[in-house]
Amino acid sequence: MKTLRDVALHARVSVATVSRVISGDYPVKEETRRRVLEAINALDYHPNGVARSLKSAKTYTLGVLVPDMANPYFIQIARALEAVVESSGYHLLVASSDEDAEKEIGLIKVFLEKRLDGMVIAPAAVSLSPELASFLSSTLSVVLIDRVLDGVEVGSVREESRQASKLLVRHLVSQGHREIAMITGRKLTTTSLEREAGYRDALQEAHIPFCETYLMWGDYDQETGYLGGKRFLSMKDRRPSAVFCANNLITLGFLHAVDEVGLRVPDDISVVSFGDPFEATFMTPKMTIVVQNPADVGRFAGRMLLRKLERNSTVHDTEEVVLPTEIRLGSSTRSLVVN
Amino acid sequence: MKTLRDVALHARVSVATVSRVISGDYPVKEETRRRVLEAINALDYHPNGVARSLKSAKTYTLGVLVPDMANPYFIQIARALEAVVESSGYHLLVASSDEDAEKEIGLIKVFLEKRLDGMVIAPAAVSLSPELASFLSSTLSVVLIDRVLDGVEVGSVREESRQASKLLVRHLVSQGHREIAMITGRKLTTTSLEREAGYRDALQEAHIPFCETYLMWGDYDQETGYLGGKRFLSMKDRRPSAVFCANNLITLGFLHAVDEVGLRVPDDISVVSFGDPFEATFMTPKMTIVVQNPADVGRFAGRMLLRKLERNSTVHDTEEVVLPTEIRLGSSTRSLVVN
DNA sequence: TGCAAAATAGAAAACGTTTTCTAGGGGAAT
DNA sequence: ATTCCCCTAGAAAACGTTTTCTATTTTGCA
Repeated sequence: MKTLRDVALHARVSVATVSRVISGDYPVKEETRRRVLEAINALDYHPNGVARSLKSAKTYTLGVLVPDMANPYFIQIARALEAVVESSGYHLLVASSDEDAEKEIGLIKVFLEKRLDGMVIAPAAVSLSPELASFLSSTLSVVLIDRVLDGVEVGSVREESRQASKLLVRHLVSQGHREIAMITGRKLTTTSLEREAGYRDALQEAHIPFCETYLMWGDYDQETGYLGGKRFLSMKDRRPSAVFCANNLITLGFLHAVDEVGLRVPDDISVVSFGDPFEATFMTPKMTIVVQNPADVGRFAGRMLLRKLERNSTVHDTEEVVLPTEIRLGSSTRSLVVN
Repeated sequence: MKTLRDVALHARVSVATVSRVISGDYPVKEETRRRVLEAINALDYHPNGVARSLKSAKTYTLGVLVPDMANPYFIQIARALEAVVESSGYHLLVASSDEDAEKEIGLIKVFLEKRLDGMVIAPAAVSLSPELASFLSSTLSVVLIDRVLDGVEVGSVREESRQASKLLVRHLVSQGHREIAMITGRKLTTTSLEREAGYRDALQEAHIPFCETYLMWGDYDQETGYLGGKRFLSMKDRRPSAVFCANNLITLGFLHAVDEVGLRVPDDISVVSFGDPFEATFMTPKMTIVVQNPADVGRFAGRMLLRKLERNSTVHDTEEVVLPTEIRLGSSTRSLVVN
């Protein structure tokens, strides 16, 4: 691969001159410039970004760390993010921690070693090692999304979860449901806790006693939804009349279980969910859901990150954005109330 | 951010020694090693990967260039790819050309400048500029997926398309359909052409004359499917009885149109499709499709790339892998044959 | 005890840029 | 005609590593 030196030799000028022709922010005589450009073309020269980055201490690359690459929710966040930052010349390195705290730390270190200019993290862990945490908040431009991370004081963007969950469950209550189960993710993640809180809020409001057996913790994946479905649907005596699935993938798994058992939604069981498990909203059954907006999360996070990058000062900018969500009624629940 | 020099100073050794402690492939006295490691910890030192890459001419980063980040098909390819290469210490830079040939060239240049060790490209364009083409085949480890690129002689991995399309349409024919329309992508991409060829093959086999008005070219996206739906469904006199959608997103858009017009699948119109538009196969309507296997494409491409990277010789390895596909019958078509 | 060889560590060059500092040459102003 | 300044371009240092080469100490063996 050719270097500046090769070009310089070919154009019979110094490397400094070639560099200046390329960067363009230094006067070069027209004839010299022409010779240099010609040499660049003749040699098929492509600047070495690595050397550039070393010298300039900028890689123009941002990292995105998500807990699950299989979840369209995070993919959409990444896409929107990319769209926002690309106009400022940044590129995206996407990595997945697979909800594994160890792997997450490893990937953050990789990002650090690659000297990315900034990163967006949807944390898998609840906290980081103190050194890494202080490191992150001081050295690098970081924005957290979806969940927060103890001890990392940086900006964050997420979607309202608790109130939305409450509304969702309240809707079930208003339809006469009282045996309402919930399937959700890890006990420790911000979103899980918030959604559970909303679920409890609604139950309490309706004076329905909370029942341990109706709450299932697992992961934010299809497997969990499927297992939850198997468990709840096989409760002979007290099978719930409705289930609240705390995320899109869980819903998918749950519906799979419903299908397999030979039941139907909403005739045999009502389902409400967080986020649309189907991209295509016209498909059946049309779900009653909390409409999430990953694209907005990505956009906000992207803009926040760009702001931090511009004033590369280590301003302690701890803005916390919580985007509003709303619920959309579908046909996945059945009213038990006799009119 | 700390450097080797800082660590060396703190540990009262030379930078060379610190470097050797870190790399580990050179004998260092136990006591010295201890001092160095302690200094590394004390200073929160993280190696500068940029400098490393400059010196070693390896970035341990691979690029993936897809035409559409919104398409789960490519996302799944990227995921499988990542799983394969991560065990060898590589990371993935994912970029989307948005089916734009200009943008594609720009991104390839970015990959080149970032000195990625290799790249996987699902080409948007049919060919590249000759310089870039020769450059790619000679300098970098490249694997093409899904489509091929004129003049770029490297390995490629894709899925069988023509025969599968033929089988799909043949199935419709066997059910008595004769007015069979097709909605597909760009006229120029490998996959579009192959799928159209398969469509024609089946028609010819059944002695059904090919009809221009039943073939719609567009993009591989929902928009095209939707527009195609509007067009075909509004054909009063000769509305097709079946439609072949050449990709998952087109199908989604088409179904949207069907829904909007107030028709039903398969009662009013039969649909067959390439790739599952719904991740969840138990959803209704269950589509009759060509089952694609993006994960396999990613795995094969990943392994091929790793092989090229290992023997970093510029072996002209032009292996072309074409993975077999099969069709899965669902309930999205209606038989017109009276038993 | 002495000497060769092995073990360990430092100095310095190199990777390919960018940028500062220096210098030559030519035009304008006196 | 002389001086001064501006325009242009080259030399060299720097970014943070790795690695070669060299120097010193330690060890082993006669």
